[in-house]
Amino acid sequence: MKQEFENKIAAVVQELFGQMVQVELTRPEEQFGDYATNVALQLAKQVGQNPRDVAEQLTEKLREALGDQVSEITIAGPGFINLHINNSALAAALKAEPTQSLANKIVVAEYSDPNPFKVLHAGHLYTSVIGDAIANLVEQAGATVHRVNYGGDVGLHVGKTMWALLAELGGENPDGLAQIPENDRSEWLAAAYVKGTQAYEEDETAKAAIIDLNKRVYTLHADNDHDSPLAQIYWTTRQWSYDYFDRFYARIGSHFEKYYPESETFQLGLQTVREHLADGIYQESDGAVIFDGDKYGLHTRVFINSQGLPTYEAKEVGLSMLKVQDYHFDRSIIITSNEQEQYMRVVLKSIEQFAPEFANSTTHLTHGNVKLQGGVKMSSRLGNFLRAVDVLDAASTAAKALNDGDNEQTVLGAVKYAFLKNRMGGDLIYDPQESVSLEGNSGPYLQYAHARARSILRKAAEQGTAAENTSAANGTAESVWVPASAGMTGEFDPAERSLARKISEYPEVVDKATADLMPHYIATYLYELAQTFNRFYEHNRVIDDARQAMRLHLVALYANRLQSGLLLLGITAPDKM
RNA sequence: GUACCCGUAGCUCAGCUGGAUAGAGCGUUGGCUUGCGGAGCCAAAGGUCGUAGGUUCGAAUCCUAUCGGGUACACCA
Repeated sequence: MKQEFENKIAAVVQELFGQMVQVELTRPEEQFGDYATNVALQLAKQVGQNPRDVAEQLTEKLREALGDQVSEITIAGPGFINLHINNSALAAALKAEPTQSLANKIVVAEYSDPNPFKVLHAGHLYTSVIGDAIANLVEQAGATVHRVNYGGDVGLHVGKTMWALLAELGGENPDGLAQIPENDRSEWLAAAYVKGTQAYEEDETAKAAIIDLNKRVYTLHADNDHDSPLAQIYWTTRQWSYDYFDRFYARIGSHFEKYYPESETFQLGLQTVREHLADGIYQESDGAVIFDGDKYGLHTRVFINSQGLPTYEAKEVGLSMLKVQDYHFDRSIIITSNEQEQYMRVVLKSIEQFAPEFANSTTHLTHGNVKLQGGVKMSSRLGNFLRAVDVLDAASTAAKALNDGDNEQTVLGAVKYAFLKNRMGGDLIYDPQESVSLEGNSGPYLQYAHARARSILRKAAEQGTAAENTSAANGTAESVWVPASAGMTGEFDPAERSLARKISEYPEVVDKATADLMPHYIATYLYELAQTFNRFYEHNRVIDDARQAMRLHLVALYANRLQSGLLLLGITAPDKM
């Protein structure tokens, strides 16, 4: 309907003023109407007339053009045109679904990107939560989404870890691994990485040994060596890391269909970069292979180091080529910390030189760091940083203290919502107490709001007076339908209309969040929706009221939209809490 | 030094493709109350939108400068 109105308004503008304009209807404050446009203000200058006069002329035509769906068109302020839709149009709008704007598109979403042998820190949790939400948005718009993950199982950090592991095991002694209890494995590896990093910086002998081990790990991949003592240690501990990741993703509800290890991308990366030495895209410099980003206002980076080993840059090139081969995608979305922004621009610029279609279809989104309220920036290199489990534990502890219980779904909902309600980009200050609070703008508040609405519907069902299809027990985002029967022809009383108006914004909000890849729009909307409902509910009885049928429909629609929105954010909406 | 990100109420944040009195939550103060889950609702106080210019009929939003915070800048990932 919104789209239809926009097109009709644009046509009227064309007819009256001969101007091509992109009309975007916005949702004004309720007192002004249901939709608003500022075309008259924009047009005023172009046609050399007073904005209110322009609005007058448009309004007159629009009354015919928009037909009987619009009950009233008013001009307000400097020249805004406000549309009031009639109740049956509003009732129809309640059934509108988000646009399938990405139907038949193939999208690859890469995010999370933890490195084997290292610990999962708060940033991984943040990226995973954001990535899931963005992937969900793209998927609901009709795209086939491939959620993939990427991480460094080769590289200097592996050399550092191996060095420390050998020290712990007393040499290349894989049998010693059996001594490490299963529950301690990931911690043990993380500690080895920190120890190796320190040695690398402080001890020249160790540094040389680490550099050598790094090379040997590459060789081990090249030779497909699974038998030598070092190989046994490497493959076993790498698997420990993957097991640890799997447990973590299962806990937070993330699912990846593929994990690209760098060991599988570096050959293609090396090959691709070397191929483009001849055409000058990459160049040799001081024994290394670089891309001269300065030419493009970026900075220069090393892709292959002077020992002939690929750096992260070449591996990223390889990954990019692999994704193209594997998925033939229409669009690729990569989500990382903002520390990688400039680096990624250099890599993408270099790829653009030989594969422009790839660079053009790739979007790199970045987010800031997670900090605890009053906390410190984390650094995985030094070992004093906020781990993913620290965040979850903090939420769990706060939940116990505040709500006398730490239901896992509530804790996850709290953390995810706290991460997703802010526009991504800047750093995020995470306050565990606030996030688990059942009051205010929090995940648990919304989960509770949903449970409460379900409770009303349950009670009505028990009395045999339920609206049709009020349960979304299957928990899918599709279960938002309510038949346009029984009282939904649109005789809303004022309080009902306010609620209906807010509910009807859902598809527009989802469309905008999808178009901009900004899940926080959903979070903001859901909170406003819940507030609107609570205001309605405070003063309007549902069950045993003369208007029960209509109101139950609204409650059902509200609960379904709330649930769908939460699911898009990766947050569960239980029927009871 | 160069580039990018951020600076909105005491705190945490929306609002940013320029538009109607700058909005929430927390906190503070006051009110509603045996309720279909009050984990709610109503109201008040609280803002030179970092600062200074500029563009515009109109700027939190665009441009420039500047201050403050963060990040990245050759063989780490």
